[in-house]
Formats: sequence, structure tokens, C-alpha cells
Amino acid sequence: MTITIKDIAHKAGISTASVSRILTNRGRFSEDTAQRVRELANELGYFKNQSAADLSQKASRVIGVLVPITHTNFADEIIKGMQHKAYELGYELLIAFVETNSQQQTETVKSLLSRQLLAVVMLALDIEDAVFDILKSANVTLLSVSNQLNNDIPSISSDNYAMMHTIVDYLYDHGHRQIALIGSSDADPIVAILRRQGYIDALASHDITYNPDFIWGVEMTYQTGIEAIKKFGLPLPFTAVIGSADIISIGLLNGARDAGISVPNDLSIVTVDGTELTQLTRPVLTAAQQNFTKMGELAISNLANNSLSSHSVIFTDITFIPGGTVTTIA
Amino acid sequence: MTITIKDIAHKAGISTASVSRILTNRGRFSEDTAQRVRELANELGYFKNQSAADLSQKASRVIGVLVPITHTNFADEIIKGMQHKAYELGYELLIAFVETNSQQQTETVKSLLSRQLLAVVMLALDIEDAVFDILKSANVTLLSVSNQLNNDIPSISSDNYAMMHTIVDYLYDHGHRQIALIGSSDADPIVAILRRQGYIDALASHDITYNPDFIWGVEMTYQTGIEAIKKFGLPLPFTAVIGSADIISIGLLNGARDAGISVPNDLSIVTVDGTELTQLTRPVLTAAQQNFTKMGELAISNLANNSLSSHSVIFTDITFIPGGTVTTIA
DNA sequence: AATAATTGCGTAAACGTTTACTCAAAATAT
DNA sequence: ATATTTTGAGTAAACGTTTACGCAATTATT
Repeated sequence: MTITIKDIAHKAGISTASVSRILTNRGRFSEDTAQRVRELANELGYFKNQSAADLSQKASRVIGVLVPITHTNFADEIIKGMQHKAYELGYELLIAFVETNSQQQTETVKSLLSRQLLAVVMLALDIEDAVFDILKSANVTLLSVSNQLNNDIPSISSDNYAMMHTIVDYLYDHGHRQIALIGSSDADPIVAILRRQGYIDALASHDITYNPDFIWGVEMTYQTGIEAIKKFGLPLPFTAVIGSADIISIGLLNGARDAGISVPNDLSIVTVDGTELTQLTRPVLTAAQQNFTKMGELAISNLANNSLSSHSVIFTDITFIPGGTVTTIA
Repeated sequence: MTITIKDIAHKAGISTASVSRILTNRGRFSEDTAQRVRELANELGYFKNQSAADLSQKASRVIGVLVPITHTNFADEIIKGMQHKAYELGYELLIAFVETNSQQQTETVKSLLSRQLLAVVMLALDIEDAVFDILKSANVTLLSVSNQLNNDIPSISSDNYAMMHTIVDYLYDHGHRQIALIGSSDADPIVAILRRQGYIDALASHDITYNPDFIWGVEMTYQTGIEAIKKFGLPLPFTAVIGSADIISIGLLNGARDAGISVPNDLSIVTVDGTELTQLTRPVLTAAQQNFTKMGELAISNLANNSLSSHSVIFTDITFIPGGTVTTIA
């Protein structure tokens, strides 16, 4: 009992082709009939059957988005940016949350791909090989946002290497010489490698040889921050620490507090990300803020005008937020 | 150049009907041919065209989910629960983030509806009339999760009325008589009404006449918490306060801190929601924790077996987390 | 007024899958 | 050995939309 263009065509005494042309605003038709058809559509409560449309036109305006279900508090901001631009340009977003569980991940991706997609955007996702193979075999445009991947996949992210220079320089200017980096010790995600290298090179540019012990922690979790403080013990061997994600930095802050370390008097903290979370602590976190919304917008607009070559790397700007967790030392 | 079942049928020397039966595991076929077909499908890199399938079978296994884009930190948990159950039962989730902007909201909902959906689930969403009309005219099953709506729409949520009793009783048992409620003052969302009434009735059951001034704040934001403390000024006219969302409670906590009020010594706080956010503060927040994951699971399983009558109200359990923001007073 | 260009709309095929009917062959029952 | 049931698979229509093509009617050009 659903209303189709056939019903509209019948009532209007014209062909389905005309109705289709009018409703999609393509091809030729008179404004008179158009008026009538649009009214009828409204009156009858017509809803386009997008499946039929997708089937008919081989191309689609649907962009699939893979979001890690592990709580990343910035995914929302990226999605917001994408949604905004997608709406503006007439695209549709099909968002799928994926577990870390590989089995379910492949299922989800397969079902995503069974809609014909314009592209698949991966948010802050370190993709598993199995999943990557599926995506590749489906021959769909891929784009990684807020993360850089090795596999020739175009990406939109912050310049993680340069960002660490900004942070280290800032701390150096405030007198800090012993600086730790928490949450980017692992070899795997490219972002970690870039940040680590940026950190090391920035220190070197100030004639400081980095201390390998000062790079610690793999997971981007609250617990990593908490444990980092415990691990180094009192007195802390450094005067400043960089948390590689807001949630880590909050862990560092609370860990310090629990250990009787005063921030920023006894320990300075700079966080990477700069989401709203940084406003919830006391003192408010000093942050290198990533422009997540912008990333989302760029993702859609670049996909829209098809301007991504397989190796494109697009950087968005970083804003340094002074906050209250860095102090100047002698 | 996409692979269809026609290609597979041709290579296997059988009809598309057989291929379809095998791939969907419906109807009759021999295990021999099935084997061959499945291998071919793999080999050729076949992906089902879900649009064609949807068009052919009028029913679908897609459930639309409307999520408010304003950062609610518990939406993730509900989605996680839904995703989990949906995967288990073979359903697909189509998630759409909606802005508060009504114009875009209707667009988004319309495009959601143009896929044939089994149902639309609204997360913590106070739906606009215009949008509700569209949904109603589309004649699709509706379900509200974590929120109760007036319009005959089935819902899955906590028992917000009873929850306030639990909280008030707890505070009363710890000696508190002057208790404020922040963030549920407005008339609009049913949840606010229920919480307010629960709060008033719970106080009454202890022979306390509630003070209308103690119910304050509409928006579920950090700023509401911050401003609440400012509004009441020092000394605070109450010894305990209930924050109607974690983010409000963190505002209350920081607002108190900024005003030199010690929590819990000078002010006790109980928060509603109990997401991970409560772990990030010092002290850790005392919370009436809602079971969001369960809500999500119930949403899907109830839709799956079609057991929702238009007035069903399903409650999930509440867990009281003692935390560290309530103290006993004389 | 004759010719050319444009406009509005209909016809019919196509998109890829599913499924109600058939029907012959194979298996089982009598 | 015949009758009955079961099995495997093919035929063809259907789902709702889009679009290439064609043609008559209208409008513009000379």
C-alpha cells in the first residue's frame, strides 16, 4: 500500500517518466505539471524508494563512515563536520560503528559495501588487514580521517609531526628540559610514529637528547595516564609531560593529584586533541587543539569533487590553547 | 564491471534463481552446487547489491537510528548495545545524526525514510512536531530510547520517577534535608517532568515540603552546572544537590571548586547517568547509573520480535554507585 | 511562410535480486 | 512394479525508479 511514482503518474494523467523527471529535477518538464505533481506527491504522502533509485542509477550519493565504537570523544566532532557539509552538498552519510572484534568488523563492512557507496571514510581507525582487503576488493574510494595509514590511502589529519614541535617548543620556552611523552610509544599507528619522531626531533633542535624511558604507554586510555604517573614514581624524573590524547592527560592529571603532585606547580601537562573534555578539569588543560570539524568538512568536500589522489595527505590547522597546566620553571 | 549473481550463474552453468537461493540460504538446492557457487562468489569478489534485494523483497532488516548531534556522552553506549544485538540477530543499523535545526532535521529524516526501514529508533531525542508528522505519515514503527515521549510512542528507559526516590532516600539517610535538583526544571521533556515529580514526592515521603527555588536549570550542559552554583551564591542554601546528567554534575563540582566550596565536605553531589565521565573527576562522582547498553539491546530485541504495542514502556535497571561526592551530615 | 530549434512528454528497457510456479528426475512407499 | 513424495533447478514476473530515444507540438528564426 505504499505510494509510488506510478500512483502519482496515474492521478496526474501523465507517465512515470515525467514524474521522475519532475521529482528529481532533471530533464525537461513544464512548470505547470511540475506544480501539480509536487502537490500530489505531498498529498499522497509519497516517499522515494531510494533502493529503486540506487538500483537504477548505478552511482550513489551515499558515503559510508566507519567509526570505532571504543569511545573516542572527538569522533562526534568529525561527524558533525561531515554531516554539515554532506547536507550542504546533497550527500548522505551512512554511519557504522565497528568493534575491535575482527569477525564483526568484516561483517559490518560487508553490509556497508552492499549498498553501493561513493566512498568509505574511516575515522581514527587502524584498519585490520582482513577488512582492508575487503575494502580494496570492493574497489571503493577510501579516505582516512584524523589518522594516516600506510596503504596508499589518502588522509586528512593534523600534521602530527609539526604539532609535537609546537608543543615541545612551548614547553622549552617555559624552561622545561625534561619532557615525557605518554601514549605514543607503540610502533603501529602511523600517528604514533609521527608524533614520536616529531617529539625526538624537536628536542634535538634544542640540543636535548631524548630519553627513551620518557616515551611510554600504548593505549589511548584514561588508565594509561593514571599508570604513567605510578610507573615513574616520586620524585618524577621530568618536569613536563605530553598526553597524546585528552583522556590520557586527564588520567595524568588525576594520577598526579592522587600522588600528591600539584599541577602545574610540580608538573606541567600539555594535551593533544583539545576537545571539550579539557574544559572539565581543574586546572583547565593546556592543549594543542586539533580542528576535527574542519577535518570532517574537508573529507566530504574532497570526496565530492573527487580531488583525492591515492597519496594525498591533507593537513588541518592546530590551535594552541594556553590553558592552565603549564608553568614556567627556572 | 561489478559482479552480479548473473555472472555467477553463468560461470556455474545454472540459473540466477538458484544462485539467489543458495546465497540467501532459502529454498531448495543441493550442497554440491552450493559449494561451487559459494566458491565462485568468493573468487569473483561478489558483493550483494542490497538495493536490488531490498527492492525485491518488500521488507527490510534495516533499523534507522536518530541520534542528537549535541554531544550526549551516553549515546555511544546505547548504540553499542544496539549494534551488538543487531549483529547477533542479523539486523542492520542505519545511524543518522540530527541537528537541532529543524529544517535539516526533516531532510535527514526524509532521507532515512527513503530506505525502507523496519523501524526508527530515537535516542534521547525530543522530537519536533514537524519531524514527528513525517515519521507518522511514513507509517514506520517508532521507538524512543532513554527518553519517554507523549505521543503514544513505545519507549525504553530508566524509571526516572523511581530513580529520584532512590537518590533522595540515599541523601536523606545521610542526613541531608535541603536538597536541590539541577537540570530538570523545564516542562518539556517528559523525563524532566518525571524526575521532578519523583523528587518532590520522595521529599514529601520524608515529610519535607520541597522548595521550588531548589529546582533550577533547563539545559543538560556543563554550563548549567557552573551557573547553578553562581546563582545560589554563598553560603549555599542546601547541603546536597542532584545533577540531572553527568555533565551537569561536573559543572557543579567545578563550580563549587571555583567558589571555594569543598565537595563533599561542604556540598554533596549525586549525579544521574553514571557514564565513564564520573570516573574522571576528583572525587569520583556518586551516581545513579543508567543501564544504557541494556536499553540498546532491548530496543533491538523488542523490535525484532515485534513485541512493542504503541503504549509499551519498558524500564531498565538502575545501579547506585556510592562514589565519593556524598558525605554524612549531622 | 517556410524552416529550424526547442519544449514537453510518452515508450520501453534497464538496474540486480527474489520468489511463486513449474516440472522432470530421484528417492521412497506401497 | 507402480504410485507417491521429495528434491533440485529453471522460467518469468515483479519490485520502483531512471533515462536514452523518439516524436508531436510549440516557439523562434529567416
